[in-house]
Amino acid sequence: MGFIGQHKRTQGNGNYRIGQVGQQAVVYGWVQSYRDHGGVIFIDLRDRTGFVQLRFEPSHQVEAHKIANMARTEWVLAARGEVIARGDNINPKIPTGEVEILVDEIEILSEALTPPFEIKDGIDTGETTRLKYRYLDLRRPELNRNFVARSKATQITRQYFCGEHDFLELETPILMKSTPEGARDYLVPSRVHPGNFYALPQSPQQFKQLLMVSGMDRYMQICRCFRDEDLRADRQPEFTQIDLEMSFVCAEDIYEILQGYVARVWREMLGVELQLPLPRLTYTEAMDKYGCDKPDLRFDLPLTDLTEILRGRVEFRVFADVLERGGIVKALYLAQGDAFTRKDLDRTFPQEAAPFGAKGVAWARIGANGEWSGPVAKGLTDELRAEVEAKLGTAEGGLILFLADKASVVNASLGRLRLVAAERLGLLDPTKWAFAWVTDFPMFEHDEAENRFVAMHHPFTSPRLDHLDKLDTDPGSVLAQAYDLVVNGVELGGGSIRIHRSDVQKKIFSLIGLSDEEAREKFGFFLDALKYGTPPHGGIALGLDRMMMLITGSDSLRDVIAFPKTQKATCLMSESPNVVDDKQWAELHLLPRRD
RNA sequence: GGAGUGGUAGUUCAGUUGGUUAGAACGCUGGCCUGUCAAGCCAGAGGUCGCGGGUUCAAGUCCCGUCCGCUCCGCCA
Repeated sequence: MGFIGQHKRTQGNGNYRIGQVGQQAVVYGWVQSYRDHGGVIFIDLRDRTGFVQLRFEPSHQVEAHKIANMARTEWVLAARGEVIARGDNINPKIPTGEVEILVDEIEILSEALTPPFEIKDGIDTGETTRLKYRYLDLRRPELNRNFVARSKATQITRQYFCGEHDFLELETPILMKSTPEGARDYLVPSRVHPGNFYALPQSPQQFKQLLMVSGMDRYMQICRCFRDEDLRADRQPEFTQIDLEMSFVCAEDIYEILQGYVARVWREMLGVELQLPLPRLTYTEAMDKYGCDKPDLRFDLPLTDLTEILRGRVEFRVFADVLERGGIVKALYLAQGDAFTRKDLDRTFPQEAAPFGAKGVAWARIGANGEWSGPVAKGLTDELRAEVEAKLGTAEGGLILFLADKASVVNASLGRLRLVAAERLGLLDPTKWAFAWVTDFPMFEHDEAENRFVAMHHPFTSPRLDHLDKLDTDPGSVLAQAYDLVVNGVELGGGSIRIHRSDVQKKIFSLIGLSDEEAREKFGFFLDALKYGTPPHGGIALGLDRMMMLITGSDSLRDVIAFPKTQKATCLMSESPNVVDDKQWAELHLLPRRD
């Protein structure tokens, strides 16, 4: 029986306090640092709760002192001794700084190679190295605390939904059927069925709806989802959703229960009280006013559409050309115009807008006596200037940014400039939480490449009931019972009231260009199920990873996923994906393609 | 698929107009040191300049290609 069998850990290393002086302590952990003074040796021993200073006195225990002398950074030790006060030598910078453990017995449990980077906060080691040694990076407190928080958040989630609101936590398959709509599937070849593939779930959408048909009433799952699309700082190929579905509900019921949930999470995780109900705005309002369907509402800075004022009346070529071609002109008015330099106008703004297709950013400064300067100044008549001023509410010192292009370019570009300006003006307050529901999304958007309608949310989303008639006459104008929950410019989740009638479901499939045959083949089981007594139902899915990003203040999803992928969807630590041997190819009835 | 940016000791970086033996800090190793906690002092080890090709008397440096990390666009129902 070794040390571990004989001595049970008394508490986490970071929890020792002055009140425990005189008690016996058993500690386990990693060597954070050692300081050998020739006589006395100090070792800071770390675990996930923090670290405590161990003291080794040659006059107290020769053997322990001798062993301590060998220990190095990141070795794993066990030690036993008495908690003693540090007297005059307290360290006010650490929670355990008033005490130390005078060690009677020590055991080396594991030696360690020198790590490629130091295990402490605030390192600037590149991500390549940190991802390769992810298990070491995770030892660092600032990363470690994200996962302690994540565990707490999932616990709150289960308690709220299953413990207090009658949800059942149910599991759905990971190996499922590939569907044509939406993101690219990750495929898994079947050994038993040559040429056939499973798909990993993009989300368990159909299964959770089928659970409603099954009478489960309220479903919750913290589930892994997979999408084979290119990555971003806030997008990983596998990610975790808090997936929910409820029977006999309308959108209001879902808003109600979800805002109760986020209020609970923000209160318990951050001590922040959210004001309920959460504000709402429609998709159209969001696009018009902020150029974006997930606006950051911590600040206002609205966009203003000048198309109607300018149409047919403006001679300024840049605007006139765009308007003739059916484009729009929008403006972003910045009252604090002097916060932005000529370099911003010539360089920063155009560079920020360019990726979204903007060919330029026109501007005008409002000087003394209301005089305009800048490229747009001469392009507008006195009359037009006055109308624009009235619409924007300009004043001396103001700056107007104009963007003229097709609507999608104007909204994306000016929406981006709104954020750039807000950042410059210090309006992105990290302690402020601007939640909102974005509602009334269009049912369809037109896919120009394929020249067809595609479901904007997904094809199981119910149209607004008062728009059912328009499915035949004007599908482009049909609004869906779909909603997103946004926070500070982040899409935290989205959902909808679903179609529970098989005839409506069939109609939607046909509108997005799925023939009856295809619909049968891909979703036949689902259409059949809808015919056996389907309760009206709806749901939502929240991105757990994104929520943790917000709560922990992380810049990247990688900081809240224990073992994340790189931008090329590889794991630098395990080196996946990898080639497999010929036998595996053969078993799966596959041949490598030779081009 | 596209744009940008980076890649030099274990780590973070410097490296001039192409020119001697590629430097610094931290870390690491050894020694000294009984109150440190970013310990201190002394000594030392440590390099495929991402990879491949080219130009040149000479390439970390210039050119071409390529790989990888990150950010963004497209994509992500």
